[in-house]
Order: sequence, then C-alpha cells, then structure tokens
Amino acid sequence: MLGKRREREREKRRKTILKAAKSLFSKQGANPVTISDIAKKAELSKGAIYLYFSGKEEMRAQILLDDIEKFHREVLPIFKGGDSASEVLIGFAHMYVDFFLRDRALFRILINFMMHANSLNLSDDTNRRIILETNRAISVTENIFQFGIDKGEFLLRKEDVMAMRNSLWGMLNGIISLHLFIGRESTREKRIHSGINECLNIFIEGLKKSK
Amino acid sequence: MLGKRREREREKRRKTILKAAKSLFSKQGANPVTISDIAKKAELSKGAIYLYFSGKEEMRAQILLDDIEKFHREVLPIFKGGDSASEVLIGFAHMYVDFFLRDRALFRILINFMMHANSLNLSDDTNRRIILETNRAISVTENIFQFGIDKGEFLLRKEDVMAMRNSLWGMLNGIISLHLFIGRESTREKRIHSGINECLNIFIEGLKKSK
DNA sequence: TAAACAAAGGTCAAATTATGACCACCGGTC
DNA sequence: GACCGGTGGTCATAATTTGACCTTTGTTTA
Repeated sequence: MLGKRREREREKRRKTILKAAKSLFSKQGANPVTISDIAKKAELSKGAIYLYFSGKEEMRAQILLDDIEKFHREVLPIFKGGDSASEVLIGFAHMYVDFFLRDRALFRILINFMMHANSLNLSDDTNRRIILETNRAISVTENIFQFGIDKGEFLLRKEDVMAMRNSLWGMLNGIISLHLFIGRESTREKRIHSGINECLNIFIEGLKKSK
Repeated sequence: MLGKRREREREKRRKTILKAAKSLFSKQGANPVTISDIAKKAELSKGAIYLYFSGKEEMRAQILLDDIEKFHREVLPIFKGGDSASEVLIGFAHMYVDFFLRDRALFRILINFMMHANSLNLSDDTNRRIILETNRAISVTENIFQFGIDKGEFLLRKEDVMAMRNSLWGMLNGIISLHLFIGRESTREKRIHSGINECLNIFIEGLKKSK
C-alpha cells in the first residue's frame, strides 16, 4: 500500500512519460520514435519507462484511448441534436473514419485486439479500457439506429439493429483498413470521404426500404 | 553525479520540507515542533528528513538563513538613500534587533556558532552560509560608519572603524540576548526600542565627538 | 544464402531514495 | 533512584531509478 503522496507522484510521472511520448509520436517525421527517445524526452532512463508501461504498444494504446475518450466526450454530443438519423449517421461515420485515419497505430491496436486480444501484451487495465471504449462506440451506432427507428425514418425491426450495427461497423473498419493498409499514401481525403458517402448512401437506402 | 532532473527534484523536495517546517515553526503554539510533525506535514517519513537535513538545528538554520538573506536583499537597501548616517545607523539597529527578536532560535544558532563553531552539527554548506551572512552584516555596519565618516558626520579615524563596528555589534547582540534570555515575556517592544535608542544615542554622541 | 551488422526492444544488478519499526536519551514523576 | 512518555536519531528493508548489457529483428554485404 502506497501513501497518498507517492501515488500522486507516480501518476504525475506516468503523465509526464505519456506527454513526452505523445509529443514525439505526433511529429514523428522520417524515423519512428524509439523507447530511448521517449525516455530521453521524459528525462528518465529506459528502464524506468518499463516500470510504468509494459511497452511501446501500451503507451500508444493509452495515449490513443485518451483520445477516443475525448472523442466520445466532446465530439459525439454535437450530433445529439441532429436533424435526421441519416445525417447523424453520416456525420458520425466521417468522424469515426477521420479519427482513425489520423493515427494508424490506434486502429492497428484496436483491430489486433478484436482479432486476437492478447498478441500485444497490454496491461489488464488497458485491455479493460479498450473493451469499454469499443462497447461505447458500438452503443453509439446502436443508438443512432434506434433514433432512426423511433423517428420512423429507418424501417428496421428491433431485432435487426445488431446486425445492422455490425454491418456498419465492418463497413467503416473496412474502409479505414483499406486506406491505411492497402491504399497509397497519395490517397486523398476527398476520395476517402466520397467513398464513405457512396457506401453510406447505399446503406441508408437499404435501411429506409427494409422490411 | 546526478542527472539534471533528479537534482531539480531533490531541490524541490528539500524546499517542500523547509516550507513545512517553516509553517509549523511559525505557529508553534504550546508544544514545540517535532521532526515527526515536520515529516507528517511534508508527507514524508521521518527517515527521509535526515536524507535532506542533518537534524532540526540545520533546518532552523537554513530557514533562518533564508530570512537573513532576504533581510539583506530587501530590507537593507531601504536605508541606502538615508539622510544622515546617524539615522541610517539607528534604522539598521532597530531592524536588526527586531529581526532576531522574532525568532530566538536563529539568534541562539548564530551566537552558538560564533562562540564554539561546531557544537551543533550543521552541514558544511550551512556553516559556510552562516559565515557569509555574518560577514555581510558586519560589512553593512562598517559601510554605515564609512558613510558617516565620508559625510563628515562621524569624527572617526579609519583605523577605529573595526573597533566601533565590534562595539556596536556587541551592543546590539547584548540587547537582544538580554531580552531573549533574561527579559520577561511581558517585556514590551516599546521598552526594547527605547532602550536601543538610549544606547545608540550615547554611541552616536561618542562618535560625533571622538578624536 | 548465410554471415555480419546496426538499431531497437527489453532485462537486471546496482545505486539512489523512502519507509517505519526500533533504540537511546532526556526531563519529569513517584 | 527506578520508571515512563515522548523525542531525536538510526537502520534494515522496500520502492524507485539507472544504464550497461542481452535479445530480437531487419538489412546490408560477401
């Protein structure tokens, strides 16, 4: 059992490392960021880093989970008062894709996590947070569908919401991975978003007609 | 050799302890402050205190040296533009006495130090600082005498400055110790200061006539 | 293709810092 | 003088940090 002060100082140091890592990640130019770089920036030894994080993956995961949490906290509420469910859905989809396109590491971690949860050795707490954030994002899409149903905009049986949600989820992730892993660097944002719109239009078209 | 950050943090911790000690010392009511009190206030263990200070005496000494330094830095310059050397001398004397009357511990440390240098086991650095501050205060009184001589206000041979300085020094310390050790608690500030004025008047009288 | 190599991730014994149970000593009480 | 409560101070132990060293990985070279 640690005293209050020590706990406080430990948390502070953790934040320092995360901050250092984030600043390096964000401007990682030609060469990728190394643990030693982070240690140097945080004014700590390399060994010390491993006292706070299980490895680089965990650091990335935590940084990016912070971002997702922020996303859910600040960005999503904007759509709460949206006009039509379709618009809300489209808005969310673009934001979601944009968000992950900005840092492929998070997406890799998430996908990796969903595929084979324990290939990266993240801490228990980080795993829990990933599950939580994933579920929260899932419930957002579910809510959008429900919103559409309640409004009479989407003709969708309640039992099919989950299937649709998975479908949307898969579609968005598919688009993201397409552009992250297969797509060229030169792939322009514009193209991505027009692609999303095409897909979503078909999707929504179906929703409005179904059953 | 310690790294920059560690040195910074060590200094910060030292300051924290000193701050805690100071706040306790300043409001030490009925019962005196213990090391454990300080440790508790500083959110550290008792043992840790001894990693930063050789003991309570050293803490007191350092706190009070900080005060003396502040005194020399901020209070003394006020008199620099004084009218007559006599006024400057009187102003300084009152301040000096007031300063030490506020905390008898500093005075005891100083006297102890001047009598038998190493009875308290202060660190080398603290000893050095005491010597420095003592010398500085001495030079201040010397400067006042010189100021008076230059102005033609004090009729004093240059060779006698040191003797006069020691004399003043002894007088002030005598007054302080009189009130700190012998004087009753009920001794009023007023009485002290009128006493100082009496002594100084005689002193200055002599200065103006001497040689 | 295999060997050599560089660079990064990761480990660990040693150094530094912090803890709190413990001891010695002092002043007061019976 | 024996006892006792409390305080200054010590020290074995624990927690944290370091940097040299080992391991892995991917690339160049013979």
